[in-house]
Amino acid sequence: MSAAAYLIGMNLFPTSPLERTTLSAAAFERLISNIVQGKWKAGEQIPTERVLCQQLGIARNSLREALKAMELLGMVDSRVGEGTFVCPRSEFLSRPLLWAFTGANQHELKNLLEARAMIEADLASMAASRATVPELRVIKGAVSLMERQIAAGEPVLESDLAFHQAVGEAAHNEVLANSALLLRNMLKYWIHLKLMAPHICVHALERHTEIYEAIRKRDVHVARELMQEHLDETAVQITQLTSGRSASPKNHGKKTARKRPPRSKPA
Amino acid sequence: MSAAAYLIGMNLFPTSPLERTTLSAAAFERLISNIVQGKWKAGEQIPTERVLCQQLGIARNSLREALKAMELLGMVDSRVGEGTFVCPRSEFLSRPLLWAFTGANQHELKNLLEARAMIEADLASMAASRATVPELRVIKGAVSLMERQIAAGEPVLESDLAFHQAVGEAAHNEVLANSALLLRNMLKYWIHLKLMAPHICVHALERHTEIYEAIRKRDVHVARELMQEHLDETAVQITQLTSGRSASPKNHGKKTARKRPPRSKPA
DNA sequence: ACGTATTTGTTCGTATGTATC
DNA sequence: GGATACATACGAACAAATACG
Repeated sequence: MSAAAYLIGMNLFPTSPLERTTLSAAAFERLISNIVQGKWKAGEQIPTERVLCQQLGIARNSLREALKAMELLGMVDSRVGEGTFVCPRSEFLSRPLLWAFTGANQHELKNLLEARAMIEADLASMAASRATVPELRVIKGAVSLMERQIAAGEPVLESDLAFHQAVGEAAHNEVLANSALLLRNMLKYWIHLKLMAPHICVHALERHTEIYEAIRKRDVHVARELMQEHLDETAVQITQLTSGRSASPKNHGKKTARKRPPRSKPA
Repeated sequence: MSAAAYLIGMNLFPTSPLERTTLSAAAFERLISNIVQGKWKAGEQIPTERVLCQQLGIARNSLREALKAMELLGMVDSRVGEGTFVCPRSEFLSRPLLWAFTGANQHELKNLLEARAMIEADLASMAASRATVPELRVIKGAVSLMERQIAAGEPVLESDLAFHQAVGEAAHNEVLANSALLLRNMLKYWIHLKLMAPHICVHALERHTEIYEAIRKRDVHVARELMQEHLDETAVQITQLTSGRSASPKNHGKKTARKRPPRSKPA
């Protein structure tokens, strides 16, 4: 069909109105179809920019516009000196939800906290009906770890987050679980602040234990209610914290575990 | 590095120097926040490329990569000789994902449908407790419009989506409402397919009416339950639809592609 | 440990087609 | 028609990060 001809640069035919888009848009669609059709699988490296633009018969700048859009969408990951690699599908399925959060600033902290409570309550109920035995063990492991850390007087932020993450994964819905993960990452700083108070830690641990029990007993309704209450409480605690101080956190947006460690850090 | 790390929590302050990642990713984030935060409204023209790249202190090609990504995602529309304009938010992500999902994959579609059902059920319950009288009127307006369109035999996709959007806005949580909007856009194609059957339209209208009534009566629980049921039904209808047909509404390119040149590959 | 080649990131200059007045 | 403003597109070049021998 004429998309190929068009991309090659042959304008022999009066361009059909359907295909008369920009070169980068056409390239974008072609590149995507390579992934969707399974020619380029997750984790694989795709041809280099110079090869690709030669194959498509377009300039490198035009190709890069398409490639950059795919990277922003979370479909591929480009690394200088290495190449461009296809991301797992779950990455770009949930990435767009991130744009719903980008507009949120500290003025919308309340909305973020509420959104987190809602989504994690959903996840808890789903986990109650779907968690496998190994997944239950992981959840319980996070609870136990937090217990030990409190006893030892260690910081509990990571085990707190690990609990919620384990529940999310047990819900077997990557889109929602990733959304919750992103929200937690955005709220990490405030969650950290909240957990500074020891009595709050203990209370959170109690809640986690109750939630775990509800999930283990497959009690969908109670699991949801408990998670909702727990995170509503958390929201109240955090808003109380911030009302006193002029919170202006730095960027604690951390990327979620890439296999590749950050090599060098520019100042 | 990918844009994820960046978008999370990095946009708290629109400081002048663009932070460290790729310049185009930084520009992308900055441009998006201009739209999401309402500085650039739908339909408006944004500054020209030359002005923008001067404001951001980057070259035109770098800016174009960001701008083009936004265009490919349906956030803005660039027209030669005229300028670049902001698209209505309902356009976000409604274009490219068509391509991404026509390649089947039931499992991921199921996750998206489920995520939508969960979040919109949350929104319905929130709307039941928070909707103002004018917002109730907007919801009812969407119901009435759908009713008239069915009677007239017109397509109902827009009024269907408008109903859900109105409920989302009445929930008074932008983060969740935007999430639902994005999910609906990603699923737009299938919602459209589903609504082709007349009896399904009528049934959907009945559901919408019930949901509206529950919200109007401030019945938080019933509103949630009804919305959940409605979207669970929708999910079933859509999965039935896709199981029967091998969706390929567009012609996917099938040009022969060369293998990339030999180069050692990571696992 | 070092140097070279490869690959993406970024910039500039320039030409072209289109829309508006 | 002419003038201006704008996006589209190409090509060349250098920088920076990484991989490979």
